[in-house]
Amino acid sequence: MVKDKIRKDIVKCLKQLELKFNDNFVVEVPNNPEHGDFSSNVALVNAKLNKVSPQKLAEKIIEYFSKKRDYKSVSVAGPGFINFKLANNFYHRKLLEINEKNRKFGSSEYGNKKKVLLEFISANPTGPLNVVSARAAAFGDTLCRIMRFVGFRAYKEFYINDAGNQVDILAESLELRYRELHGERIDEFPPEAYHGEYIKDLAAKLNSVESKLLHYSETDRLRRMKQFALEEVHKMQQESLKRFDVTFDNWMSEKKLRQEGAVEEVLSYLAEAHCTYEKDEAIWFSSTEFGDEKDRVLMKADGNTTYLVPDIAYHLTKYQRKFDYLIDILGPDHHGYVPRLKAAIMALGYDVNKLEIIYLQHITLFEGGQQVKMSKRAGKIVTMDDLIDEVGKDAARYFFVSRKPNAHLEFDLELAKKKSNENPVYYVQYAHARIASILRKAKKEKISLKNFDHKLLRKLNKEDELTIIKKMLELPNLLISAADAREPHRLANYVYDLAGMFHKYYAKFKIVDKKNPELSQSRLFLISNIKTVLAVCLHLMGISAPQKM
RNA sequence: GCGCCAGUAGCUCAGUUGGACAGAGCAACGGAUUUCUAAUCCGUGGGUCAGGGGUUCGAAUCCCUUCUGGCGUGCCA
Repeated sequence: MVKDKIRKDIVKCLKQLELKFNDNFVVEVPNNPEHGDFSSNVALVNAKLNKVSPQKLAEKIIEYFSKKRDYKSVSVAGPGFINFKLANNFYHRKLLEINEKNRKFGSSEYGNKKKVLLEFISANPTGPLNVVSARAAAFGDTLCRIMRFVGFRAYKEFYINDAGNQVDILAESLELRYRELHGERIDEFPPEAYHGEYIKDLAAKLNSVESKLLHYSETDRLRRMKQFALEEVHKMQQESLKRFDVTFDNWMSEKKLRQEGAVEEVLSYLAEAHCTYEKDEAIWFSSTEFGDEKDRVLMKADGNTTYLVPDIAYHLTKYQRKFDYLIDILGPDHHGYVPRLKAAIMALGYDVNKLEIIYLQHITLFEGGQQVKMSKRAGKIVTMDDLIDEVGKDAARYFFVSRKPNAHLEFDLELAKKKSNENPVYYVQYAHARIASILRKAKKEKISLKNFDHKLLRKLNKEDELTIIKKMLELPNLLISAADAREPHRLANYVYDLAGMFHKYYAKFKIVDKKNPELSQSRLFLISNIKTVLAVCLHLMGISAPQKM
């Protein structure tokens, strides 16, 4: 926002001075505040072009800016950087804009209503969601919220693998537990079966509704078992996600896709494209022609398709639904299969560049310095529900979204359970609650912002105050870059910084002071806007913004 | 072997897409509460940005290479 203004002013200046220039210079916020509010390398980048030294060029530019009202000072530093300081008055006007926009502050039309599909979690419907899914949930949902806020039409979709091998195993596992309830002794529970306690719960629930399934034929019985298990697990997963404040716009069922004949379609399309052949009684896809390491089997010798085929079919529906961007958020164990999926998309003539893959790295859980091993089949998992019970939704979401996607994440349950200040989410929420508390106090003291005179903004002349306004003004661009880079963790860092700036300000300055109502009003005006910005950020991360703590 | 991702303070991690002396939190140590919430603030110590080469005015960031770790490399999903 402010950067753009400065950039435009620089371009105006260069044109007026009739200088040659390249557009690739940057305007940025320097690390060191002594270097001004903003700095630009414009003179460094364009010195050669004009056959002068960077310093000389910079001086010319400075002269131009010295006459500009919005600028407090403009100077040259180092090898030829230009440092800009803007007038207090400029920031005060911007603060009024923030106030005006209120909860819309930070939003923009940047995305131009482009349609985006975000697919994430897509966990097998064979058990409760685990912490890996929780990370995906927090990440995908936050990214979606941010993208919508900056003007994309973003949709969330969950693909349910409710057909195929692992679902059969689920049904068989359920049957074994069901038999146990009817007095059968199962000596050896097969290792490939699902061992989790939830299967026993499902069996009990099923038995309480339908106790005579053992009299059915095997096919009927297993069909019923499968249907029941799928419905129940699906409900379980939805319930967990609801507790995590994650909702999906669409749930896509693999079974339904298959029923609609999508699998056969894919096979025939690929055949028409001359990309298939038969070998060893199986049908193969010549994916190596499209960059894959080796050819892949589409239909196995036993007549069943591999998981790849419905997955291709699913992705074709994404293309047919005319999205501008397709984003798949996957676990690291899936990166081996993406080349073959992309190969199929190419083979079928779709634009593979539209499909973007984000890999979320694994999570290592620690409990008291000990690593917690997870294994779904062995039933030893820490579920998303466990996590919400133990550390709470807010902390969990913050934690997951504060790390960049392609980095491993270490999660110490012991630490997170402590609810101490080691958990950064409290730090941010506390800033919000603290401001709410001050506003309550002000009300008691009969200091109100109702008839706030904008001239009082002059009183916000402390460096700390101007710095906070500057920080707030970064939000719109920050959200755009977070959306563009698909890196919602930038927002988590941002809001943490902003909260810290407020805490420091609070410790240093008295805000509500009966003896000085005008100063109090101006500071209240500032912090109430900080509160709004904190709330906007927290909301985008799906975290509550408490009035009291 | 090949492919993908990562390697930044004792620990967990940032670093705004190539900018100025590399930053937080935790842990360690020392301070601050007659107060608008101490879930806070202030201060001290802590670094060969895994190693080496290259690109240029300028590299934690880009290229090459070596090392280390994770994952992948099924007619499993």
